Amino acid sequence: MSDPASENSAPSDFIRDIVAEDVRSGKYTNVHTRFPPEPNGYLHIGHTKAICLNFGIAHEFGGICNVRMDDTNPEKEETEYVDSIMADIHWLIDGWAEENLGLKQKSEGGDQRSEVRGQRSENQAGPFFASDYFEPIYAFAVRLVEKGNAFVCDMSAEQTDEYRRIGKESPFRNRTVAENLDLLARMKAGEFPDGARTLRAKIDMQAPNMWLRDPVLYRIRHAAHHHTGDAWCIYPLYDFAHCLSDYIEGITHSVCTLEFEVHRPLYDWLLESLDLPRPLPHQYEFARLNLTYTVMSKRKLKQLVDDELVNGWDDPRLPTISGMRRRGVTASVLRDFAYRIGITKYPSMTEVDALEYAMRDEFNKTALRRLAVLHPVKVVITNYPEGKTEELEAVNNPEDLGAGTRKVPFSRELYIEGADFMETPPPKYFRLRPGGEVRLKYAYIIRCEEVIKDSSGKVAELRCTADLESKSGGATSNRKIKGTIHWVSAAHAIDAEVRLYDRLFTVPEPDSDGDFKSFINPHSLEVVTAKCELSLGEAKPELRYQFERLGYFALDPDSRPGRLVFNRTITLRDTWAKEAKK
RNA sequence: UGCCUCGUGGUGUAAUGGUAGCACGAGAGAUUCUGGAUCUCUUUGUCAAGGUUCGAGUCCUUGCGAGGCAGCCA
Repeated sequence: MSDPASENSAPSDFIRDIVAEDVRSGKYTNVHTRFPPEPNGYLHIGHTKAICLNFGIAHEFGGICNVRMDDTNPEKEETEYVDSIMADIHWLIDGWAEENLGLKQKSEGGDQRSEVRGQRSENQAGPFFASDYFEPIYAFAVRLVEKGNAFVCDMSAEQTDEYRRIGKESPFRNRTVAENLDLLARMKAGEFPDGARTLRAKIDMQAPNMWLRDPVLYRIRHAAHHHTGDAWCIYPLYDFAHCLSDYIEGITHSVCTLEFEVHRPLYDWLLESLDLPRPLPHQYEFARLNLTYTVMSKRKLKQLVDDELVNGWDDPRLPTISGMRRRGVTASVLRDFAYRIGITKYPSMTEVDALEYAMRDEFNKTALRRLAVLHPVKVVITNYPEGKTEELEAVNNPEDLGAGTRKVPFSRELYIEGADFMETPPPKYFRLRPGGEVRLKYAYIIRCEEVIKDSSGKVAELRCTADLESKSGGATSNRKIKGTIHWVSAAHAIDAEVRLYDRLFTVPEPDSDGDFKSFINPHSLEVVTAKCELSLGEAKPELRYQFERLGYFALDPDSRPGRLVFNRTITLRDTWAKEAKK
């Protein structure tokens, strides 16, 4: 497999090239990355790309990747999201890079920077939080003011915007250091209402880069924070908190997505202006993942969840990590996919086929083959004795003979797939038809002798005869028969609820124009009661199953003893569907 | 509009001044007790125009196109 975990296929891209050069030149003695989600939603497959990049770099260069909640906006962040994010990350890196995971130590005290540098220990409690650094970040703000590099501004948000647009300096820009220090302290003490004042960097109101036009560093928000509670009423903004959090944790390579590119000069300016001991972290940007037939923004995903167009954040139709996990996608598939798509600065649109290929590629090698009929049609073998049962041998995985064999029961009455019989088939259809022959996998060749319909004209039962010498291994078993179909013995079948998932949207780019919700695929979920071979009664949630000729399936958490629920993770490639369309 | 970044087959990528390659998709065939898998073959590309060079996808200039930013969001 081309899982990045198998070292001989370590990926290469411009960011890894930079890291390799930095290591070679001795710019850094260690490699330390970070994955900094904001806990305001669930992680999705786009985050998978970032996680695999940051952990991949740490893994390949013998470094650490810290997980840090980027929680500087108390109004949007919740503890529920912290928990889901951590669960998703652990699941994704398990068996691959957990030894590179940097978590916060339990022990308190000591020098914050060295403690926080992410050495592995048994004392690890959980993720880092940017909000854990509010105290040192505030101290840095004071230092910036003392150096004359920041000032307290009394303008409104609207005024600030307007002045930045036209490049005009704030009238409060030249307050004395003493006055700024006093006002900042009083901001922190809660003397002013929300929005009354801000702390701003003093850079250059004429700068062509807007982010250098005296950007806001702190705002006043009398709001409870999910992690720090009521300890603060001023909160640092992303630009101020992020570079300092990176610095505090000893991050070397701070990798983020393209939209932060224009922020990089500010990132560098802040660290430089604080005159910090070297080495400093550096920021690099790559293009986020876009996938066809889905939406990726947290806002849109949340809308689908809130409007109940899907069943929660872990709905298997969603591109969330939890949704894909529930659907049956494995972490190794996601990692493999992340490796295949590469890392560039070009904002590309990846076809979902690449993801589906990664699934089929892995499941073909690992999934146990089973017989299950999704849309059953009754078949009676008229020349097969009533009451007789044979145990036929079936291979568990032709791609992995080590997976062994199993017995499947055969008897006079069977179910076959509705789609495997047609009264008046199109050309090149080589399944069952009136008077035609087909092979039952692992069993006999049968001929359809009679079609029995119900009052509505629907096929109710097929009466067939079997070539009793044609059993697999038998005298006439080598006869050339074009079609082989799957089946289940009616008397031995067990029922299962099977959820057949399809793409959530009908168009490749649902959020390109118009309302993305109008493109929702009305057939994205079909629930059927399937007839399954007996051995599926012992299905295990950690295993993947190929229902032969149909697709790959995984047990849903809704399963209970005696009540099986399967999700279709992905169909098999279906060249007949393509042919039939012609 | 300003600033930043990016343009390699249908899609995702590689080539670090020296034969434009890989994967996905698409098409054709072989094989098959899964119309799966496997195997073989085919198709299509350096945004444009100049320049530097023995030689340019790569370096320079200009143009065109696309994306991002212009929150007291991240």
